[in-house]
Amino acid sequence: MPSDENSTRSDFIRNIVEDDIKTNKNNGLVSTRFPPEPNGYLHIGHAKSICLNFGIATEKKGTCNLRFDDTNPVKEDAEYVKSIKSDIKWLGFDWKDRLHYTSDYFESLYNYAVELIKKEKAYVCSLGPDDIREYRGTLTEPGKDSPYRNRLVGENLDLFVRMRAGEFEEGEHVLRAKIDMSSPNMNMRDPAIYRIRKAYHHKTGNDWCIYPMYDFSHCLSDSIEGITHSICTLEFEDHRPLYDWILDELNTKCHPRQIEFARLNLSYTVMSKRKLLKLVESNIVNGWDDPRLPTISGMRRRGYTSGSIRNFCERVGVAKRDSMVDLALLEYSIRDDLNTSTPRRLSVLNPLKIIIDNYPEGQEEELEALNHPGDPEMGTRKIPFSRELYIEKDDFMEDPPKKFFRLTPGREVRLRFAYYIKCESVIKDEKTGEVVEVHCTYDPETKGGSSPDGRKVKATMHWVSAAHSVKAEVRLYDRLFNVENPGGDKNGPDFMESINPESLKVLTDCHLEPGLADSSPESMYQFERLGYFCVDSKDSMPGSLVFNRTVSLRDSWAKVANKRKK
RNA sequence: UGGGGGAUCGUCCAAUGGCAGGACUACGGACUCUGACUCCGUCAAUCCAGGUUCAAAUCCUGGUCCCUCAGCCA
Repeated sequence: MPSDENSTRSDFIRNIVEDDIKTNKNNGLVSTRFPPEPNGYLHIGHAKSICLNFGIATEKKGTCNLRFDDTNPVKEDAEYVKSIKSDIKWLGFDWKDRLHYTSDYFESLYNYAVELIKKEKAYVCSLGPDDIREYRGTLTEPGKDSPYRNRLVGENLDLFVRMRAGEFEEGEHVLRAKIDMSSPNMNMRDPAIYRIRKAYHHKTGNDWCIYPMYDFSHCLSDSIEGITHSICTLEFEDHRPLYDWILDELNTKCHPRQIEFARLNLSYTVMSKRKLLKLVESNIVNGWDDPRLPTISGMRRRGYTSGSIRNFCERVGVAKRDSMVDLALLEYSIRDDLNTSTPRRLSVLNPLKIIIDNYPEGQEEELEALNHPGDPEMGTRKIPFSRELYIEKDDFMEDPPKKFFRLTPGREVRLRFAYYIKCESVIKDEKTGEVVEVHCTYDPETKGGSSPDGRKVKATMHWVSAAHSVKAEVRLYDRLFNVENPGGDKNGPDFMESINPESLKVLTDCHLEPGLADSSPESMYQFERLGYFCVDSKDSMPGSLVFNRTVSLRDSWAKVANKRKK
């Protein structure tokens, strides 16, 4: 269970729920539900809804059901049920024995439909899809009554029974609620509530060939389950009158209250199923769990912890206005979590060789390093030191700008947990002029990283011993899009045109401290001065390690350096 | 040109007629064996115009802008 649940959060939905408890509505009980359709993978936007529904339930001593809204067999699949359940569990929520499927209620829903027909509030319409659209009218013009609108109850019943029996083809008939074809709310213009679909259903197989529509099944499923607060996103606001109409017309045991909130939008990514699917199918990314995707499985593979996602959803808040949350908030959430929980390691991503000229050839020693400078309980480890080392390319500059205080000719710096070293000379590639080797001297008196004479150095750098380090592949991820709201401008470029070509950089010549050789999949570390990294759950093998960069450390030097470039 | 919603620091969320507050970002500084973390500080907002009131982000009137609805999808 999430440990961050005790704070007294408040938002307009929690306020409503709290008021209902105070006035003893629903006998003071609270029951919510998370109702995914099993037709795709969960993403961070779903996580917001999950945190809201499960969060409110636990805070208010109520319950939250998991209900698969599986009323459209042509789009749904058991595979999605499996992944959705596993993602919710991983996020840290437990529906206990409250796992439901709308398809569990198909028989009851059918009976409700019959009840509606008997009350002359529903009829079988035999107009084709095009005609129905034609008769519906437009946003500004009222619709026209269907010629089948006044069929007798007996005829409707007969037709509906035969629809269920499979006597008709798809599209021949549809059951419609009889409401008001001139309603300014399009949803109230005699909406279809049952259609014929001769398709295999992942749960009910071929038992049914008619399936209820969302508007009909959702409110009734909520009612059957005794849901008190039915929380959904803004686009269903227009459907609320229909939600209420159906429950009012029918004899149901309770009437849940639908409350709508604004879905989550995150900058520099996309959230719609359509767009996500296109990225996957066009191989822009490698599957639904690609670490660049905002899917739960992708974020997990990237190294996001469930706690960080929960905290993020909390920080984002809940309201009704459309918003675009800054990716920086997500990054803050994961850094905040990982900072306290991950052990530190030294790894060099872009190696530059260093020779310590006055360190005896063939000699090596073990140095003690803190696993977490802020948390002594995490202990220490030994790391090998020798004459030849690797440091980060970025940590050396032959001709440095003013504020650069890492290694540079003639300057002394500290190697983390090791010695002070001083750059004496460089060796360059004759053709390119690139520095390929840096020669230094070390001060044996500074073992461990401090000097007896108290002299200071400006920089501390990470390093690995060349001979002892293990090689690894490291995947650096960046935002998938180079615009804030890809495809967000109707007159602007398609979202596929805004893809960041540098969203993935694969580094194959990385050198890690030797202890990392047997790290297990999904284990996480901070590579000091670089960022947080996790062992890839799919591609990493002992002997050929693959690390994913979850997020970099904040880097104020990079900011200065970037400004200089501009 | 119909209906339903929404407009508060750059971003997200508060303030339920009574001092516009918090978080993220940005920027400064302190600290530092991670240019990280931490700490301190700075910049920064009530869509517009009227009205009611001792007092308005909040109530009223009139505008403006944004989102959303014409699936036998959810």
